[in-house]
Amino acid sequence: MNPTIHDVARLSKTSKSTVSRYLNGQPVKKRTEETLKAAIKELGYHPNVNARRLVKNSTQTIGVVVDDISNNFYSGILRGIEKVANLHNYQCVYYNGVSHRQGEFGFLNLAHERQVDGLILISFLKRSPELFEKIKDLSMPVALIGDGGEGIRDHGLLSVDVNNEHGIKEIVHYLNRIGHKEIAFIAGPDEFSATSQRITGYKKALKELGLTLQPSWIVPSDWSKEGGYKAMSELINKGGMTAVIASNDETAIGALLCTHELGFRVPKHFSIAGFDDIEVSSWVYPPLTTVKQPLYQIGIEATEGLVKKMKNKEAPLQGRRLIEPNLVVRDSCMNLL
Amino acid sequence: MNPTIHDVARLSKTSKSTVSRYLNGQPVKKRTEETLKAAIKELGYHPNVNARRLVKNSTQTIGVVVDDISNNFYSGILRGIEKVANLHNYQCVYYNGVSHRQGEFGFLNLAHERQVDGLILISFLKRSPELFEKIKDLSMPVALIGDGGEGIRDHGLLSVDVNNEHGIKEIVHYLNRIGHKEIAFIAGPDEFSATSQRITGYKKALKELGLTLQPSWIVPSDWSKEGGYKAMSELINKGGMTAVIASNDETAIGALLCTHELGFRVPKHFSIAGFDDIEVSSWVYPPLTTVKQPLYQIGIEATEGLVKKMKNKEAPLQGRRLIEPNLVVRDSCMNLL
DNA sequence: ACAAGTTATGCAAGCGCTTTCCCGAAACTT
DNA sequence: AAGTTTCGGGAAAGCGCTTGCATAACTTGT
Repeated sequence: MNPTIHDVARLSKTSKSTVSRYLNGQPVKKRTEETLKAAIKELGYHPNVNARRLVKNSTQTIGVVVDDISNNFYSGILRGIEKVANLHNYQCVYYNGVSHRQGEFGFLNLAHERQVDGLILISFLKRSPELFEKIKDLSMPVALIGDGGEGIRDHGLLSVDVNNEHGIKEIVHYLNRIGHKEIAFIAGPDEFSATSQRITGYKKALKELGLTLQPSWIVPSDWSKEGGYKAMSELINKGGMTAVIASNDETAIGALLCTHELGFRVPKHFSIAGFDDIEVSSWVYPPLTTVKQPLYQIGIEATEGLVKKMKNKEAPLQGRRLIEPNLVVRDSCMNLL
Repeated sequence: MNPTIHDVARLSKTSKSTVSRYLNGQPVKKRTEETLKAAIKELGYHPNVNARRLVKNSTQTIGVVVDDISNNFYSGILRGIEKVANLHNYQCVYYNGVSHRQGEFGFLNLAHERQVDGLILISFLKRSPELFEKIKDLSMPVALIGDGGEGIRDHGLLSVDVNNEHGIKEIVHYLNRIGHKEIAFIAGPDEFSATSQRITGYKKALKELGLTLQPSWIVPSDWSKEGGYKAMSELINKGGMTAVIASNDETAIGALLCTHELGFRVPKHFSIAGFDDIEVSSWVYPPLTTVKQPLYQIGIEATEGLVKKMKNKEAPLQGRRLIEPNLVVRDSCMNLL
């Protein structure tokens, strides 16, 4: 059996309370401190986490809900979360399920059965209002990653997302700086909040630059390589553009493929840019100019906010935090000047 | 405050003991069962995990030690582990650190400070004998993923790995079936146990097929794309082979790149095969013929073994388990017949 | 040197559950 | 119907820790 606090007290001829207080950083006499330290070392004592958690009424656990845990895209975020959680002596428990769809609230188990101290919900889909109700009922600190929905402020939650609008703007501006005026856009699926934000960014940037918006140059797609392929072939049929921005890298890679198969060259005939900066973006030919999503950073910030709230229930920090993505210039866009 | 077992007892006019027994599946009278069920429902009662864990003296936690948690290669394994762990109501806590190097035993914290019930060590590097000593001292169920080292059997551990030797044999045989007789091999770095196993598979397969082994056709590399590029250019200089097997997909993709850049075509001038079946293998041109590592399955099996041991300390299951990888034929190898 | 103030320490209760022990009720036996 | 066995349920102890309260041990000021 492992030594208990009682053993330490006996060996050091003090009491359990003193040992406990010493372990929790409360002041003790120099002499007692030394005796205690010696006793703890001799016994190889480590406080029992279960006992401690029982009295403190906390599991030291953060519940993390991910739409699709097998999607590698999320792993950067998860690493960020783990990092901060561990730093503050929390552990994470993952729940793989949809946190957005109507009536899909299986993740509430984490709160009731696992009794987590706080929750991080990751989903880039638009969230239902019902979700916010459920969250409020939990009366537990919750951080949202991805779409914060409308009710962030009203509901007193923390939400972290990437600044999609700004990210796309950066690419458009960059393309324009290197001489492009005819820029098309391959959008993502409607259910994602990022989709409309990125479209907005695209439109606003065109306006800022005084370029005319061709509605037919915004073609919807589905984040997939195949979708990108199809969208690109449509665009090539329409013709007229010198550059194409895809809503994510996978789509961009599909577009790349299509372009090549139709006998065109990138960036000679078409400049193509992506969004996300996934690992393979630098592997394809030509290496993709894209916008890096600071996923790790997003995970970090959400968790830091959550932890602060968990440690101090009165903490005020809330609201929407937008992380700035940054442009990664590689070789898939040609300088026309 | 949340309802406690005491509240349930009072509301149902029974005692804490009865409630507890009912919750733990022990027999109760039909009538009591109904009263209890009703009371539990009415109160929305959920047993407090901390209290339960305290008396059971178990954290219901598995410690998972990964060499490099940011390496996406591991995520399949981790998903398998999480899956089984959750199924059995365990949660995982990750430790990102080297579990192999001399003197690097930071992961022991998991055992002492976090008080995990069991440990899974993931590393494909060769393990030091010292590691096995440390593990034995823990007197805690431990499963190894990757190199099991020598002492598996002596130390009574469970070890799960992929059958590297067999995987490479399969490719060689496949290549031979489609007419290849001159097959070169790009090996991985020495520190990995898989490296020697794969080389062995390569050599044995050649022997089985009566092909002559050209020592200079085994060129060492470092798992990286750049390494693959370099190795391939060496091989092309030497010349004479019709096919090249790379020790992993990333290397194979580097080799692919090199081949193209030197003006050759795959699979026309060289057939190239990989190992792992990472996501991008099907994205490159031509899609890579490779051997799929059943990472998810590896995670599953290791965890199942561990859980069995944790639930029943007397469980005998131990030893080395080898999971069979399987050939994935795509377009990077040409049929010469 | 002594009262008053300050700080360190010990005692005991209690966190919410499981489990042993024992008793009373029900189910069997004859 | 009385005696024997079986079994469900209650009381209480205990898991290892924290913490409020009371007391003991030091400081400090005069």
